[in-house]
Amino acid sequence: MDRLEQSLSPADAQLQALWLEARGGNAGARERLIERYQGFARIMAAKSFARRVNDESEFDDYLQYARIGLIESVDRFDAGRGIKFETFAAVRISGAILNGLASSSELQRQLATRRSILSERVASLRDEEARPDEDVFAQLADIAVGMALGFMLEETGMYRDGERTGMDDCYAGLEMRQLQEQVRSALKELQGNRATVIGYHYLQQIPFEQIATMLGLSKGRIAQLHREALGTMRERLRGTALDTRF
DNA sequence: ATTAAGTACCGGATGTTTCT
DNA sequence: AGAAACATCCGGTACTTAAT
Repeated sequence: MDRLEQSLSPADAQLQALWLEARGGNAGARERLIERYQGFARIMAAKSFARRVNDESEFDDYLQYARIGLIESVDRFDAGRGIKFETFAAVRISGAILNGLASSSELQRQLATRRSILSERVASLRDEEARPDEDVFAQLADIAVGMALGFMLEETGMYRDGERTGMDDCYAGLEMRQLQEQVRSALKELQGNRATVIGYHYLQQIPFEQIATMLGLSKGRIAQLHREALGTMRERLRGTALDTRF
């Protein structure tokens, strides 16, 4: 290790240290590595997508499979062998994509699920509303959080379709955009895994199960973190978002 | 004792198959 | 074709366990 470091650039040395930490069982380091190579996974997904032979799967599906391959790669890469991670991961990621596509007879279900994310949000929002013993402001804050997250969700969808323009004017007025800003800043104040869960789920539309894999936690735990995060954001929004709009 | 995380189960929504 | 029964997935929650 010491011998090697002298021939490495500072950035490389830092990366190598990160790998060492991850191998030592440091979950944070592992997560940072996964995060670091998200872009690489996306490129791999794009390559495969460009070579696709049919249109049964959307790019998002390729990306999801690529992410799975990336996680496997991070977990199994042996940094000591002197092979570049990208070289090692490329094989595994394209394998994961092929695997995923092959076993995606449940593809339709997944697509439907993704389509229904928004309605699920609305549904869970209704639950909150129905709770009788919560005070009115908390309920309103719930609605604010839910609506803004919903719009953020739609916005990312629009980015994907490349039709960014127009929609804001129709649906999201100035007030809504302000609200969205407030939600974003509330999002920034979340800490640790809570922020990660909200970011992955709402901004990147990654399902709980996959977030769980990425963070090395259980699905149930992700649900808990999700709920806690929404609660925190609701608290933050109390008295800020409400008086502007409600 | 407190907090983070895991397990097992529930209910809702959707998709699929079977029956009329 | 339409209804009904069944299956599956997903997020949520109550309870338990482990770590500090």
